[in-house]
Amino acid sequence: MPTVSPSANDNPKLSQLLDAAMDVFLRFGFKKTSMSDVAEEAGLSRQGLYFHFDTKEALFKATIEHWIHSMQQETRDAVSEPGKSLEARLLGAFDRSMGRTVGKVGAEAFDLAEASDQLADGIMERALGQFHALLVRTIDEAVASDLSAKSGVCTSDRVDTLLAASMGLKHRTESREAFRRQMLTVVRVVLAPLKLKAASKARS
Amino acid sequence: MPTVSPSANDNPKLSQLLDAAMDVFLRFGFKKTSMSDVAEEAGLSRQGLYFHFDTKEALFKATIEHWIHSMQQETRDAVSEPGKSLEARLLGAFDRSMGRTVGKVGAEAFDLAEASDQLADGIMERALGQFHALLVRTIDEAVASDLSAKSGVCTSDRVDTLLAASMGLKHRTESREAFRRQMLTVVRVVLAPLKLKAASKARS
DNA sequence: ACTAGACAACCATTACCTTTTTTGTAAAGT
DNA sequence: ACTTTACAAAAAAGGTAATGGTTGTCTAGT
Repeated sequence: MPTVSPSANDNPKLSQLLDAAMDVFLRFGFKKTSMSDVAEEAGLSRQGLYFHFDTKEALFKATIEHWIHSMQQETRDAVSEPGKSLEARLLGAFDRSMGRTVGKVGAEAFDLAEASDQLADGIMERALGQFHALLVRTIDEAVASDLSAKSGVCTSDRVDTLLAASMGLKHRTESREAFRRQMLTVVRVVLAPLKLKAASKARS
Repeated sequence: MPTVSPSANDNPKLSQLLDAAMDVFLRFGFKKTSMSDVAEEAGLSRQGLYFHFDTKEALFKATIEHWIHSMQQETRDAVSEPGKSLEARLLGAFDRSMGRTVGKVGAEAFDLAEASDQLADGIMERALGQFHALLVRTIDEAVASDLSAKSGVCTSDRVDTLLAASMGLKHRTESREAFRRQMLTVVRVVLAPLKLKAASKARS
């Protein structure tokens, strides 16, 4: 009767397990991934995996939740990385959210969205909303004045644009490097009319 | 031995036929669309269809080419519509290119990109490149000065962003109306730092 | 410039059966 | 906190054969 780890990433071993599981789920999708596949990738036996999770559904739910939570953690970190420009921090956030899976998603993984919606109850929508809010806050905090203020564009609109473009690029770029490169252009375009508060510039 | 109409949309009847064909291809994809399906949608017999096109491949190729050409015609028209603002003209161009298929694409139509690449020899890439160039020209012609010029953002970068965002929205919007609404935000964000030449504003 | 009917060849779908894989449980060991 | 072996039940995969749909051609008609 394994405790279905309520809060996820306290345990580093469990965290590694769920990272491995996500890799496999991204390659094969939910249906075509077997418990043996995940066990092998994670470097433990199938029964060792069942020790942690009673069912494939429970494993998947925990995997998705851990994936979302670690993504949110990483994007929060990226967004507030000290000594970096707003541009670099936003780029880091997109690289660790949308760019995270570029080149890792297999052709048979089309059922992942459906499965995660069904098994993890709309977690994606919520995460997206929170990501949106985080980006708005981040930009607003860094902006001193908006050279295009009179045009009626608000930060939320800017974030909408960033998100739409990142999703477009996610589908059409073949490598994470290409995604990052093209996303940099997008971020620059969207941030261009903003006058930022005095802060240290990027050095990376 | 039907002449595989070299230049497409001279004939209005043929144009209608190819429009109907595209609707069916978008619903069912290339493989799952039968010649009967197209004939029925176009309102003629299957043999009448064979009178125009020897093979399904030839029909598909002509359909894609006609679709691309009419799209380019419409976008060119939209982009130079007199009396409308740059914003409205760009929005019109995106509505008639990317927005054109929103809500019309069926789940089984995933093979269309592959088929058109294979049978129409990279026509999509070329069309995309030309669309990019058209947008750059359109924006450059309407711009008097760029308030964010010092940021190193050029018009091509702006167009990259518009295209990336339009592709992101294309996948995530359920109606053409929603696409247009969200694309309007994107266009506003991207054009915000531009100071336009004196011209009549939109009234629509 | 088409329609109607018929036709062989081919392709896709279905049904059915057999074999393999996978799930989830359990026991015993380290 | 695992591993290995074992096992029943369920699901998926593989093989095969019949069935139905689709393609492309032909002929005859309007």
